[in-house]
Amino acid sequence: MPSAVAPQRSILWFRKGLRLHDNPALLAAIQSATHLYPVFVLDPWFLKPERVGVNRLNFLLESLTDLRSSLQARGSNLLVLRGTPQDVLPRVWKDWNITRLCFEVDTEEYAKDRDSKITEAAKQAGIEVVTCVSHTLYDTKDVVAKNGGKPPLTYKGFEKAITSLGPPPAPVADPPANLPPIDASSKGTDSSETGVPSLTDLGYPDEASTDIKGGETEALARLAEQLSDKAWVAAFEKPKGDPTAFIKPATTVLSPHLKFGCLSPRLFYEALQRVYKEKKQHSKPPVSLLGQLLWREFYYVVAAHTPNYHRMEGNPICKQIPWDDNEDFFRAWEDSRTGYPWIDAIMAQLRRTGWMHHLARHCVACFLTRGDLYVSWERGRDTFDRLLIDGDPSLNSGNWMWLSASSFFYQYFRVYSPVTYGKKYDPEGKYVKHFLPILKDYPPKYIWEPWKAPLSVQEAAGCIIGKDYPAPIVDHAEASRRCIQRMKQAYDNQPHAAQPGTKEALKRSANDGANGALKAKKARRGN
DNA sequence: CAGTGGTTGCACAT
DNA sequence: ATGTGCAACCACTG
Repeated sequence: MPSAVAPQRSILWFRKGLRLHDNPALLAAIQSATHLYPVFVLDPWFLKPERVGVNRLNFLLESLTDLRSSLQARGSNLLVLRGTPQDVLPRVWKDWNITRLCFEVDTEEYAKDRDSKITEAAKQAGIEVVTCVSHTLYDTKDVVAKNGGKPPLTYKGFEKAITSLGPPPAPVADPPANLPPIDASSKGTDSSETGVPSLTDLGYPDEASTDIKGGETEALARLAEQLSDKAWVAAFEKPKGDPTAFIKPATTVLSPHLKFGCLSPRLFYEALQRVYKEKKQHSKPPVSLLGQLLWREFYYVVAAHTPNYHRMEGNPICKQIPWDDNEDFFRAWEDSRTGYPWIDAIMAQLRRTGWMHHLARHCVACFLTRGDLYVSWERGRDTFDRLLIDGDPSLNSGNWMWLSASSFFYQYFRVYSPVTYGKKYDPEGKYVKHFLPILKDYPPKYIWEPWKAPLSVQEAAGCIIGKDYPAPIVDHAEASRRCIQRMKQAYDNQPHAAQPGTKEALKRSANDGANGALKAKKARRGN
């Protein structure tokens, strides 16, 4: 093992995992290292307005700034480089006489391809490559192996697999107070050339519209603050949260930090276990806070091991549904012009703050797809992927498949109401008025369905429906009824069921039989 | 093959 | 607050 003892010059390549705590790749990089080059590559593939909105980009830049300060405090630095990693990294590892490249495993589609190319090139150049799993609790491959070689498609199956794996690894030790230096003679490493750019440097507006702040320091403070209310942690049940709470959200809002790895999932896991140990009575997965972390893990496992996971076509776990290609409906949904204040306010919150409560996401996702507009989940997914600060492809596509009843969840007749769902949490309409100020003077009686207000009320509120704020683009009762019918048809027409005598067809008829028997039983009970 | 359960539906009953 | 009808899905189990 000569590499373990020979003096090393390491690149630590940050992508996600923008933290020093629980960073096994960092510990690997400093092993017998004389020099350490912490690098982040700003990839033009990612830096496009259609791919990342100003709020998430701002969060990333804040995270990089924080990481840079932390590294500087340890005698190191963060070298922020610009360009495609496949171009940039081979250039610098040559310039800097690098012997070892360390990074965190990233299971996402784009990352897998990028990393395999980089790994190949590094090996060709005689550079040792070390990768570590620390973005997820487990190595996703291990979960799949425990589930018989396939990713689990139910939470129960997932739970069984991780139970047999045992608890995830504990966080690794913090790095030492002094890190190996960057060789001052190395080309292009001067602090003036390697700083974190501003939003305007990258062609974005000069500031974000959100209050959500990025960075490991912020993440650890938020974790401590959220978990300090132990009674709240112990009682947490996701479906009981209030999606209209916006001054103090009903959840932890740690998701952006988990997305970028400012917070280690293993540290979060460990911190939760400490609270649960103290509070004997506490909620359990899947609804507890721990459950939320496990759902994240679930989607990472499925995403990493399902071909064409981010598309309907060619995706073996996704129902094939002939969605409407209705650009007007899609635009109205995206731009808060559906005429349903609940839907439009949620989308306004998304654009302004880059975050909404999970259940609010459900409502707009259901509305766009199987509930009302019958537009493809891939369209809505793209909008979320761009605008959410916590936009994380594995979770995002998975949740869109869930809500559109394309995978994981199939009770398509359970449709969220774009009127009553928000109203039951917020009868006064404070949420709507905050995010749709045009409606701020509507009386509570009409705030959730302003088109029902008499003209005199509309005039008094200074907002005429159909002129200042749209009338509903669909009648929900009618649209949802039709969507349910179309979903039934789409399910019946799944390509797998086409050939009689196939395994799938046999399974179908078995299910029909079960259904028939249930109907008969109901009929008997009725008589 | 029959039955059970599925993180989070709605409207209306009691 | 809990229960029901709605029209009836799927994955998984034994």
